[in-house]
Amino acid sequence: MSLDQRVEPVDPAVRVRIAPSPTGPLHIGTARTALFNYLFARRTGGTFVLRLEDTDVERSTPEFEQDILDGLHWLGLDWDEGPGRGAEPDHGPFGPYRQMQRLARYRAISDRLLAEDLAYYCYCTAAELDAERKRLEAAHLPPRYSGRCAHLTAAERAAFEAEGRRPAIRFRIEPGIVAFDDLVRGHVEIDASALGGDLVIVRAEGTPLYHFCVVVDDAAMKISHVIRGEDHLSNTPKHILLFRALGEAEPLFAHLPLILNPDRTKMSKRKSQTALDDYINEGFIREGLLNYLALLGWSTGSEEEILGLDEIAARFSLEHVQKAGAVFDRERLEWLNGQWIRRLPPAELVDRLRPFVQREADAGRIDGLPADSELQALVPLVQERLPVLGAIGDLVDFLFTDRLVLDPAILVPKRWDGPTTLDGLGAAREALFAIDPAGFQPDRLEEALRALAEARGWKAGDLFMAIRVAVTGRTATPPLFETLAALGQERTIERLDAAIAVLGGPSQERGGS
RNA sequence: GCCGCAUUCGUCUAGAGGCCCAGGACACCGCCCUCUCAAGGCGGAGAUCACCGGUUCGAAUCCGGUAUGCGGUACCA
Repeated sequence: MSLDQRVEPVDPAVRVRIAPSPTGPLHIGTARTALFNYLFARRTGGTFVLRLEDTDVERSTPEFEQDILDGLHWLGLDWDEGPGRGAEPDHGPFGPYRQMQRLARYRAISDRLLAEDLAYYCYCTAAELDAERKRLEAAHLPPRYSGRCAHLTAAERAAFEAEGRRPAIRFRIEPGIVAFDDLVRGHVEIDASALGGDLVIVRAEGTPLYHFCVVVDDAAMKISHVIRGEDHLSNTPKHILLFRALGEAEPLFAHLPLILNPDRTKMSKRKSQTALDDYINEGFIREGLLNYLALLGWSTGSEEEILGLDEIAARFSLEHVQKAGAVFDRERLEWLNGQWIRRLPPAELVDRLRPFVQREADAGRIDGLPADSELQALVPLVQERLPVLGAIGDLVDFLFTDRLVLDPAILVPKRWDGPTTLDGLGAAREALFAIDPAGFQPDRLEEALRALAEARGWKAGDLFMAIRVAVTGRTATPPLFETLAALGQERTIERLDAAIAVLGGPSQERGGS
């Protein structure tokens, strides 16, 4: 088996990172970017770093941070270096891994840029900048900072200070073409004059900004490959200019295609379900999610598609990353998720189903919690019927409730009428009642009911459907005889009696005639 | 507006000049299996490879232009 000649060779010097912002719950797009970084690290024998970009103090919260860390861990995308989860300490030689804990470093570097005149203090207020931008837009010119503060004298600065103005720090964007070779998109050139003028790297209030921190940290953490979403492609020249100003080697860049809403715009909370938690709560499992996400914007280059994390890592290559955005297709996710649920060992499936069964109980949809052994016994009946774990309720709730609600409208099979149904259920009741309790097993039940249908000239399917609805309240259920056996003889008889009553039939004494 | 990137079935994709009047998967339709629902099997429909030119004996694949879409353009990340 010859490996693709173009895959990246094993290179322990590879260092990649995922750098989420704790301003919201873990986003499916962040999860995918994390996955691709993780895969690249695994494939090359490199290091996967996690860094929290929490400089947007207004919107960042410890809860979101926790959610992101937990989500990545849940997916199995554990990081070699980065913050610890919960009480765990940070690990790795390049910490701290939260940007708000790295302020001293940003401060030192912005001071240096200031001293080298690669950056300068800007006293413009938000209102002034806004007015300037509006004027340019009105004149159909691209918004760009005028450079008003680019060459202030000491006296001018003192005057602004005297007014009580606090300065932001701007990085000088020098004219010229910035070019780089993106590992996914090839050669890219952007004219620095299109970058909007000198870039604010530190707020007036003193905290550093994203474009600055990302470069300082990627340099400090020796990141070799920046693998991120395409939405950062246009920002890359700013980063490259910053790397150069810092005297640091630029990393290699790889911009991944965006995950899209159905209308082909960038996937957003407004138009799609973006929080990983929401998928977890529906009962998507990590294997399915990982497999699906890996195939969104990447392929093996062959027709293989159902692959586990290790198999994906063994095949991963940036060469096969797609250039165009990919619409998030929930149907395909569900299919893949079902594939992986079917592959789970029974005991494992029971473990994963537990929280979802618990939820049915919490919601009052079932009256008691089935034991593991009971759940395990149901696995053969439900395993291939679960696109998501959350579907377990609809499949088995009727087994664990004492208050079955019967809809008379579906109690009568399509080809039958009321009297026939009544007749059928009554006859079935007698036949099932006659079975020895010890023999209340699928094979025996099927035998008895088929014999009954034959004797009465009914189509077996019609009889079975009448019993199914009477006993489960549903028209779609796991196989009937296994279901009746799981329910037990006594409850089966009770439910048949209840259905007969609903249809207006004679109420029968317990024990029957 | 300006800058950048992209464009193969509805969707995810294979495809690196002849193997392609384009293959697989999801979804859809039909048949089989079948006690329902699933799962599974088999089959079908579905893409003039965005468009126009060029290079070439030959182009989905190379080149140029056009169109459309998306992304970026913050003292957000």
